[in-house]
Amino acid sequence: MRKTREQTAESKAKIIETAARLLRERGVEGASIADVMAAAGMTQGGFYRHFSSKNDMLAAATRHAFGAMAADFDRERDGADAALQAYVARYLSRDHIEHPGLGCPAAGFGCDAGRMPDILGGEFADGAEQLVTRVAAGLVAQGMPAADARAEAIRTLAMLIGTVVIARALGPSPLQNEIVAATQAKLASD
Amino acid sequence: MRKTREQTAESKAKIIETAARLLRERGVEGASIADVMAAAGMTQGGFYRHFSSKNDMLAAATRHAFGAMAADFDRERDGADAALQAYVARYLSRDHIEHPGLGCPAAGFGCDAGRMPDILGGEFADGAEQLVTRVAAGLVAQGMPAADARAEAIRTLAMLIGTVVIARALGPSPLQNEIVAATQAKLASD
DNA sequence: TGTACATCAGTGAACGCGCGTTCACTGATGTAC
DNA sequence: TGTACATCAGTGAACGCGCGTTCACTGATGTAC
Repeated sequence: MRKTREQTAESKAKIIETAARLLRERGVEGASIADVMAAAGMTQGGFYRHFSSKNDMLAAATRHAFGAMAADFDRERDGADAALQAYVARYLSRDHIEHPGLGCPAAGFGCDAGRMPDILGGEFADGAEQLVTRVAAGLVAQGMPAADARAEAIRTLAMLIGTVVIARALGPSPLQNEIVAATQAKLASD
Repeated sequence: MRKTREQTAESKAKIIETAARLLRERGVEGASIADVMAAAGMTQGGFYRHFSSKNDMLAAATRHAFGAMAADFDRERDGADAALQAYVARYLSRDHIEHPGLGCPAAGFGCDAGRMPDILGGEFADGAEQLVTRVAAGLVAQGMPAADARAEAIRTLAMLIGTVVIARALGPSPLQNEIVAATQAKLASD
């Protein structure tokens, strides 16, 4: 049953990717080891060949999720301005609100993470820093003075996260539409 | 063992108040029926004299938590402007970030609520509406045109919620301070 | 290069535990007369 | 107002279940010579 080193690395990557999705869809408690392993095509017994504990997996999955968000940002090739506009549009899209699995980790399980800052705080710090830097670069490309960009980037990200958290909690409704539209009106016109 | 009608109502209110606190501190899965009942001074067996299910209790606790937030807002007697300023200051305070138990339900368990919109969506809609109305009144009192106030109130609330969600996920750190300061710089100067 | 053996990724079953929920019971309250 | 009885708030134990974690085992891979 032993696998090659390459296969082992692929297994671990598959588990992390699956965990990152289930974590955003179901939260920390909803992403059980058995569910993650089954969705990754394995049984739960093998889990501890890759991770020392569930918390260890949560940290790796959080890092992966933030990295994927930043990579999405960098995929835009038409400059920082276009990248920011695309990011905002995607963030506030119906697809992102209704399908958290590949979306923003902060909106997906930020509240859960707030209850275990010792486990996930470092990953959230690294991930937030990546996003703040990219959003700030987009704002500068839109003409904002560099001295103001970083604080404005933080406020932009906070507004996006808060908007999606409330929108998901409300579920489909006129108020949900109104809330998303209010944020779109501000951030899509900047 | 039977209690008077008044005592029964007091028991139920005590359970709801306790549940609302534990829910904000520990999230939906962390606020177990046994824990809530014990913290309310009872044993778990009596729970179903007051609620048909845990979800029933979660809805009541969510309603209570939003109601308490709105009541805090209304407690300010120096006008809508002062009430909004006090609300923002309290929302972004270290006390609120570090002690979610009596704080904002959206920041406390909004992510959890997003996974059960059928159960809590209505309560979040009612609660959000109460807060939007109050913040919008504050903005009008600060001189904002009434036509703009409601959308701006939504954005203000979203930014506050997002800021506190990230701040809690980060834990005490320079980046946490920077993020709270960025939002304070915007909302405290309005 | 070939061989013998140690390593270890993954399986499947088991563990103790806490969860939401149910239930028989107690005894004070509320009600019918 | 007094009495007899039904109601029901709360207790404490039990239930089946899923959780994170552990473990004996399998057999292909990696390594030492």
